[in-house]
Amino acid sequence: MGQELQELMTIGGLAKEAGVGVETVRFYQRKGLLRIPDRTSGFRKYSELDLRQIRFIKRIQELGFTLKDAESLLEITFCSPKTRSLLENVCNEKIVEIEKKIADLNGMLVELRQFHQSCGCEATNTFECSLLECFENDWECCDNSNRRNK
Amino acid sequence: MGQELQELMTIGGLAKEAGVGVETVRFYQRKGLLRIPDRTSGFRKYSELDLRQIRFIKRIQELGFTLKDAESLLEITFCSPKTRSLLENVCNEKIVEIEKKIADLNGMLVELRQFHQSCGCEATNTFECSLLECFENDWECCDNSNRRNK
DNA sequence: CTTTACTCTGTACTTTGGTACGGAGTTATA
DNA sequence: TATAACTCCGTACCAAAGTACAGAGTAAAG
Repeated sequence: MGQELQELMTIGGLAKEAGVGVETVRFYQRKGLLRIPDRTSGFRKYSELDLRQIRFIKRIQELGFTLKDAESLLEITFCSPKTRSLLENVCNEKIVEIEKKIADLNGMLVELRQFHQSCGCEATNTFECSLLECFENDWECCDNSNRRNK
Repeated sequence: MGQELQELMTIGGLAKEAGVGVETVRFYQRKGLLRIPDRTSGFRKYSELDLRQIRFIKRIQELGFTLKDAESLLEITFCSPKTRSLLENVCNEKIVEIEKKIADLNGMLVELRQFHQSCGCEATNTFECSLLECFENDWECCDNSNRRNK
């Protein structure tokens, strides 16, 4: 697999290809997320592997992982029977975490829609009501006027 | 509505009731999220309203909003015919934002489950595969052995 | 050979949401 | 009245994930 003729990139080229800033590449290197690159003269020279790795990191980040997570995933490097349970744990934790986030957001949507109906454009009442009261009464402060005798 | 006999809290009492730290209360005040409190002697005196407001902020935060969001909601304070269109905008923006977040998170879940199946505990292959390759092949590097002739 | 564009290093700064600390003043309880 | 417990203020610090900058060196194009 002729890797010898592979053309190496400078940090600027790599950054451009990966869609990140030059400083970000250096930052990842400081953090140990990228290997220490070879240097021709004083300049860092990066290979296709580094590019793939940055893309991996960015994707992993998009999936809601932190750089620390990315690091531990990159440390695994291979999924083999040996590392499988490790990978499984990382995955399961993230899945639970994301499911919880989704549930929370769905709860908020319900509340917001309620609020929108009661206090937003669809409300027909002409009196004022306090947002705090709305919040404390499950966003139903406006319509139930009969509740208002203290 | 006898508000005169209301007992006022010191910052420590308020913090305890609200389940936050004293420093957090001062921080919120600096940020303009709590009104400047009255003072007896040199000490801040807080009312029930401040407590309700902190609870509102914490709830709003739990639901994925920032302090800045909380601030803009608190600025509205009342929903009346006058502020209704304003409120409606805030609501609509938030609803769209949350719907997008949920969609993103669902996308992540799909990918994570795929990854979990291919490389996690449910994978049955015994050979090693590179995580980077998994990633680049939509997490399907392990099972499709026929794709492996370079 | 000069100019422009890039790269090097190290350090400092950014944002968000707080926490911690030092040294002073105050208030409540024994 | 002494002592503990609280409060005051300003400032510094934390993590995460970068971004910016100064002052120097280098490389490639005209």
